[in-house]
Amino acid sequence: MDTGFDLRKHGGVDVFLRDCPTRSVLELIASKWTMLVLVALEDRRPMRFAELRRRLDGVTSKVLTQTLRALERDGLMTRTVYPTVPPCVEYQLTKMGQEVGGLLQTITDWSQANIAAVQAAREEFDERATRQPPGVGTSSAGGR
Amino acid sequence: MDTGFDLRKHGGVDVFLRDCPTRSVLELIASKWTMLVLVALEDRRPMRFAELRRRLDGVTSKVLTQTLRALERDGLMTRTVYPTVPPCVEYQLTKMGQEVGGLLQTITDWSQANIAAVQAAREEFDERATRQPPGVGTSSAGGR
DNA sequence: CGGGATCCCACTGGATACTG
DNA sequence: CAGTATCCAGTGGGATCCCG
Repeated sequence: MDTGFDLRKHGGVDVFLRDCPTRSVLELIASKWTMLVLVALEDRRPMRFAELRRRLDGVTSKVLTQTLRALERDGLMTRTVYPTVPPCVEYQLTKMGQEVGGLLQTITDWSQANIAAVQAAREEFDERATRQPPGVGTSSAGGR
Repeated sequence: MDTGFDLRKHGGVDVFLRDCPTRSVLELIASKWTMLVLVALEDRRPMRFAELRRRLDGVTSKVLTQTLRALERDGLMTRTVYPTVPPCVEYQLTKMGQEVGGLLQTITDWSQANIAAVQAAREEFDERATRQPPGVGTSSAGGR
């Protein structure tokens, strides 16, 4: 979809701007399964459809297909069909895809390393919220 | 929300597993505005609500509030209220938040640097799709 | 200024069944 | 095996108005 945003008329891109196309990349990543697909494919070895579906625990084939199509469309991944029977389709990251995949893996790594602290923060937050319904004592600070 | 997943009963976390709590971190990031908030706050300087709203072009105050609350709950951000009049509220990343923010900034940087290539890939993909409705010639490969 | 309260809808994505 | 086709519920998130 063309949003009518022309790079050359701006001389620069800013992901914070409303109609900047860079936003679309973020929204792609923001899709629930994209990150996992990219990380799963991050080593160069191509993967087949069923293989990916097993790896991404809980994904349905419909949603996986959508995710893969979106990634292919953006040039992050290639889809290769071997006309055998039964069919065999391989997915593999492009160079761009590998770059993004590598960056995203740092996120999943962080997530796995810090999940305990995050959960602790959640529990404390929730408990604090239930004890002090709303009102005073939010987290006020003294004079400024 | 406790999903019933106990870290100690697993001896490890795997973001690919269905009920692994690390998934919740990814889903937080997968929220449309989270990434931008984290990147915007990535330098240590605290920001005020209205300041953030202006920076994140297009966000509504309701959604921004939701996003900020989620980040605070997960311990990535602090919210400090100065009981002045009119009120002044400052948001600032915690150490954890700065870590994630730094990682996410590499994503937005990549996005800004490669958006042209992505757009080109999209146009080619779409054109190819409209010329060959569906059927043969997807991208088949020879023998294996 | 910094939200909370409401209304509401498009779209995501899950479940299920079917096919080349 | 690798999808496509339907159906459908949930909700993310936008618009609008209001309040302390």
